[in-house]
Amino acid sequence: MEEVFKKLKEKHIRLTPQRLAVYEALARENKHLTVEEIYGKIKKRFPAVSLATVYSILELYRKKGIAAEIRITFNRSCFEARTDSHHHFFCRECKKIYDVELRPCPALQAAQVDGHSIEELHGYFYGICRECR
Amino acid sequence: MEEVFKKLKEKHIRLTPQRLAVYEALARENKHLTVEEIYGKIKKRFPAVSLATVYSILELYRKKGIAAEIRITFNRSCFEARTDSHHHFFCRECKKIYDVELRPCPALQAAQVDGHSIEELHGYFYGICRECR
DNA sequence: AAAATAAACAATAATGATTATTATCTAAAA
DNA sequence: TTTTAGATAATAATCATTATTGTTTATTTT
Repeated sequence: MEEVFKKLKEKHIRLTPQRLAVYEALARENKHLTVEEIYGKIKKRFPAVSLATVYSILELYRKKGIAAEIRITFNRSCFEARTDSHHHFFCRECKKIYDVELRPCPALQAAQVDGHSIEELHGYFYGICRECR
Repeated sequence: MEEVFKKLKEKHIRLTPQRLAVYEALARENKHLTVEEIYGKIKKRFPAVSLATVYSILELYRKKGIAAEIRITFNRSCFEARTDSHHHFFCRECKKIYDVELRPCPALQAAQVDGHSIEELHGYFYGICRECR
């Protein structure tokens, strides 16, 4: 938490109430939330907040490495406060997203594949989760 | 090629000129094409074809396991004729998509992770390709 | 502290990919 | 041939995301 604010300060980014609220919404649950969900959570305390603002804050956080965007569902973005690299699982039954730690995932360590230099890796698993089967 | 038609026949799916054209567009290049690109290629021979038709044919093929959809770019779908499981690399510079064969990818073999049963896995790498650096 | 400047925000419109609808046409079945 | 179901074209609708614009708020300068 503290280091996030430090990071923002280093880059001369103002910590406004809206931005704080977005970050808290993400960090409190430590889950994958859609933009709409984040918007919903914030609106309780900041009725005047705009959806476009939430988008722009999330985009700012993404660029600064404070939040990560995942696209495991094809039709909308989710964001999470975790920034360390890991994979995800999507349950086709209950639609829940799980974090997946792939212990020895060679791809996560690798600096390149086929001569291409890797900056980022998204691993999306699809199936039925342990709760649903 | 032949086996694709067999597969369609088994499931009582008519092989229309439009459907044939979509399949050929995908198979000829063996690349990842956007819906728009496929539409463009087909339109030369079938000026009357509709974009909505291309969408519906691709959706049909996806469901039948004849084509695969990937969402490596966040804002639009790509389709490919390859149906065996493999990963992809997206070059942020030239925007090209490469196939990636991850020789020993434990995730591709695994039947489950954390107790969740896996039906499908998408691995998306992002970075700069060997041509661009 | 007041004025000037820059950044953040809200409201809203615009964009663009995808999906739904409906009428027409084609092909298979009776 | 008639009937029926499926496929297609044309087009409208949807919906997530992005762009725009005017206003407000905070920072910097004087």
